[in-house]
Amino acid sequence: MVTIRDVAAKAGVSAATVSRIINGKGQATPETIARVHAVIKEMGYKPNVVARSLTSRQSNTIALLVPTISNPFFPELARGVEDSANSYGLNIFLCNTDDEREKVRNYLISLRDRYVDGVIVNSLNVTEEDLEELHSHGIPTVTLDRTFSSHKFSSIGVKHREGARLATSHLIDIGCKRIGIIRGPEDDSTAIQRLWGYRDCVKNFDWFDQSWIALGDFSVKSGYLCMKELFQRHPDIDGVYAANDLMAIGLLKAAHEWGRKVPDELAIVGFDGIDMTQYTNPPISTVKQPAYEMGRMAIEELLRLKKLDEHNWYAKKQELDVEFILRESSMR
Amino acid sequence: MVTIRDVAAKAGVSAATVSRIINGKGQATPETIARVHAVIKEMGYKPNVVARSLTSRQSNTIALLVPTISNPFFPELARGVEDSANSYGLNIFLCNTDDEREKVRNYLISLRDRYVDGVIVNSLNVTEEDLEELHSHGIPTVTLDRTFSSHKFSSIGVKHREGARLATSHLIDIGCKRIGIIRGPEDDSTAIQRLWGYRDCVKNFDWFDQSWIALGDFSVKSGYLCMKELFQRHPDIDGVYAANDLMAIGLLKAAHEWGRKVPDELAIVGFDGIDMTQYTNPPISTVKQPAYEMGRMAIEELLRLKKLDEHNWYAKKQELDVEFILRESSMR
DNA sequence: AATCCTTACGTAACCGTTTTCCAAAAGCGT
DNA sequence: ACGCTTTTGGAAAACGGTTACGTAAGGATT
Repeated sequence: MVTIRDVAAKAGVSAATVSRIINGKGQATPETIARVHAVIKEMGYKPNVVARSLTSRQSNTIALLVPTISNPFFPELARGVEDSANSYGLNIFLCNTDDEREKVRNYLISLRDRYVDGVIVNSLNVTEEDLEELHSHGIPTVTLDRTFSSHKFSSIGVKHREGARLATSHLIDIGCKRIGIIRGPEDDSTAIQRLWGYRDCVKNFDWFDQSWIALGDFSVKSGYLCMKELFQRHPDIDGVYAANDLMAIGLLKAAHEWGRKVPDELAIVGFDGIDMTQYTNPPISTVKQPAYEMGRMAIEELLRLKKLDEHNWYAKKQELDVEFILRESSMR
Repeated sequence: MVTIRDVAAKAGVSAATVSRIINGKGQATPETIARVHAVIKEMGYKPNVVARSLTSRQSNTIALLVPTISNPFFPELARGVEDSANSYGLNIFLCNTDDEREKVRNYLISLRDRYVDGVIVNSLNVTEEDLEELHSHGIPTVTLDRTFSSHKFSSIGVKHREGARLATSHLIDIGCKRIGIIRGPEDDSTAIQRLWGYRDCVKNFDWFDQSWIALGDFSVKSGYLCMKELFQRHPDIDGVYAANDLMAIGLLKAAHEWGRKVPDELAIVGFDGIDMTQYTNPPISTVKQPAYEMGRMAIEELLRLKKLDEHNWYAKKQELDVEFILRESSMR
């Protein structure tokens, strides 16, 4: 391996000079610069990133924490992050947390130890203290779909509640009289907002009560099981809003097994806008989140913070619009 | 940050001694060991992983290259790798290559520079020279579903051809008279093997010729488009084997739009065994690959190589069985 | 000509480990 | 008590960079 000292020797300068030239710091005569660059090229020198990390406490890497890559929404998000990061020459560390506190902790520690340059968090079980801790080490963060009251943390979210309202009111508009919801986990703030959006639209109907709410966990299977539950409780149900697309897909299967025609006897709307919803039978109406765009923005925000001095960090809270996509599952 | 020297000072020994004790190398009196450990605990000392990497040329990290995490098969595989890696205290670096040579190259270089301890490759566009290069830097590799003739590289694969035969012969068994295939990309060896398996079963029928083969790219959309193509070419088609599940899902939609009843007028079988196939309407028969298990085995193999001296590396080529799963899409 | 500023670059310390080599201490046999 | 081997642990040099500081040379200013 060729080191900076090898280059220095061959170019007849000191290692410090080579370092400065590489990093464009301090001055040097045009001749020296040219000579050093020539030698670098000739010897095929490449700075050792690990050694660099040791002194600079940076790693050219940013981390993305997601709850699971098994839900296609997250890969889409990850691509946004990755493409954008690559365009800046940054590597990304994709971390699957399964929303388990233990895994989150481990990742966070390991990431800090590796001097990651920033962390994008889209995962439950990350506390304000965790972010605080990263900040105290000079590591900026951006949360996705998680906001903390503190003004210190940047976040990017979408209008979940509004999206849920779009979905639910659409069901009402097409004539559904009894609308259920398959909600997401209780400790998930996005799930809660999506539930609220639904509530906003149905709370004044006299048929509405808690029993129209089924508790899912965002998996296909839970959508399937919850739908069966709803059928049992309310044979007269004629519309369902699933708080994410995977559950909507499971739900579709349950409807089929239960012998309900979609959309005529049961209208369905999902949430997320994953690709698969176009290909189900029938295709599922959904509220599309700009996943890719969110990923892109997260990187931008991280870089904005990086440029600032740690003490001047001021958080930005951004909220993106969602888009309702009408498909057969709710066309009457 | 507390360093090894801080610990040394407080314990009244040298940094070298602390290092030796931590790593269990060389000897020390039980008292010294106990004292050092006590101080480590008291001060909350944790070795700096970056500094460690610099000297040891290791990083406690292994990388996994996959073509895309958007195909649910790969997340499943990734989980196997990750869970297993975690149980050994290893971090994993998940790399999305999109099967682009450029990205593969960049990742490989970046990974080598970061002293990854091993690389698991399940991606096209990785050449024998790439692996050779990693080996020359002491980095062991395991390929997944890619085998090179050289005996130097360990690999884990599944019996694609056999799986394709299972699928195709099943279609024949249930009475299909005209069976098409939606194959995968031409440069993908697994796609080729799966095609062969199909050919093995149909080549002797007099109806068979090239026109029963449609060229897909393993995406849902391509399954959809290819099926339309097949319908146009062969209105009498009554069975299709899709070389992966995503394409089978796309195909299902095409069948529906074309007004063909599945399975009665068109029987369908996929490949991979992704979860989603259980939830389509109808559920899709498939050939299940032990994705999780493959991931697990890849780590095991990597660790086996790590323990050996680089010069003693002898490759193992393992091939796992697939399992045919019968579902409604091909039940008559 | 003396003074001061700038520029260009070298020296050496540093980042936090590991590891090689070596010396002191301890154990052992006689 | 004396050599001889084995333990135990320290000093210092790696690993491959960055950077604070210093200095010599050259130019401008008075």
